[in-house]
Amino acid sequence: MDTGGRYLFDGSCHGSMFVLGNGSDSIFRGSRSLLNMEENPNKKRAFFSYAEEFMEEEFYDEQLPEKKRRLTAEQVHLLEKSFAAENKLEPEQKTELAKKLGLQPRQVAIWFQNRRARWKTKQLERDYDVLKASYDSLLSNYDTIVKENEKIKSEVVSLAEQLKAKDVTSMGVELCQKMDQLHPTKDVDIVAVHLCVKAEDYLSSGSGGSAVVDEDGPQLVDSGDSYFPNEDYQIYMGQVDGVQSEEDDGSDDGQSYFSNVFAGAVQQQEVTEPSLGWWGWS
DNA sequence: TTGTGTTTTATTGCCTCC
DNA sequence: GGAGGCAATAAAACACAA
Repeated sequence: MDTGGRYLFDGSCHGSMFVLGNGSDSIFRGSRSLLNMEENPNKKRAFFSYAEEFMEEEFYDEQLPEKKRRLTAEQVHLLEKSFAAENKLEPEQKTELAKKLGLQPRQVAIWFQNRRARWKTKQLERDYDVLKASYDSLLSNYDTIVKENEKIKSEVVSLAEQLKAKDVTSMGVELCQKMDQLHPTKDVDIVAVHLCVKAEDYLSSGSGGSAVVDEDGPQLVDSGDSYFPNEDYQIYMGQVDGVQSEEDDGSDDGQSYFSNVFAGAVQQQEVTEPSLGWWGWS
């Protein structure tokens, strides 16, 4: 039990508000109307309406036993004004305000305490609203990004399909033929071989980023970290092998060097300086 | 009029600070 | 150890629908 005179109604004050333990609203309705209604049609009356009344002992004698009453609009207005200026009161301010309002200093302190509690609750609600708005915004952005990501994924799959449909090997052959026509020297051919090897490395390393497509059709292998694993590589190498087998049976002599280079590059990843003997064409 | 939910006023117990 | 703040709570006052 807290002592030290902090309690408002300790029996020493004439203004003591006798809260009757088991009193219910209905029990007091009658007496309240008798006490208050005639002089206060608004049904709201301060415990101490005015400072003058506070000073009149007769006032309390007439009111006893009393219930707690709400503060008047004026009192609340002044209290709100003070609270807006400063949400905690210095003891002197409290005493002064209490005098001005005709209240016990303790009542003023309690009012401020309760007011701070209400303010805190409201502040929590405001903070919640701000956080919720922020969360909703982030969620919306996230959804947009997810949709965009899905769209890009499907585009990648579509492009991979198209790429699969094309005969990459024949494209390479065309390229090398063009190089041959434009620069029919060995040095330039070596450069062409380098280019082809580079292109193959690029495909096999997955640095271009692509969806994985198997024999049956487009298929994403994982959630999106990489769209260019080994299966892709094998699709293209299968096509190269096919060319090589064609070459083996002598059906296409002109392009044999290309497939050799391609196959050789696969088998000898460490090759950096192709020699004339290596590609079997001089 | 009454039941019920909300708001306001006040108490209690605990904690911190000086 | 007293003063004062806060959280939790009680209870009165009030609002309002049925």
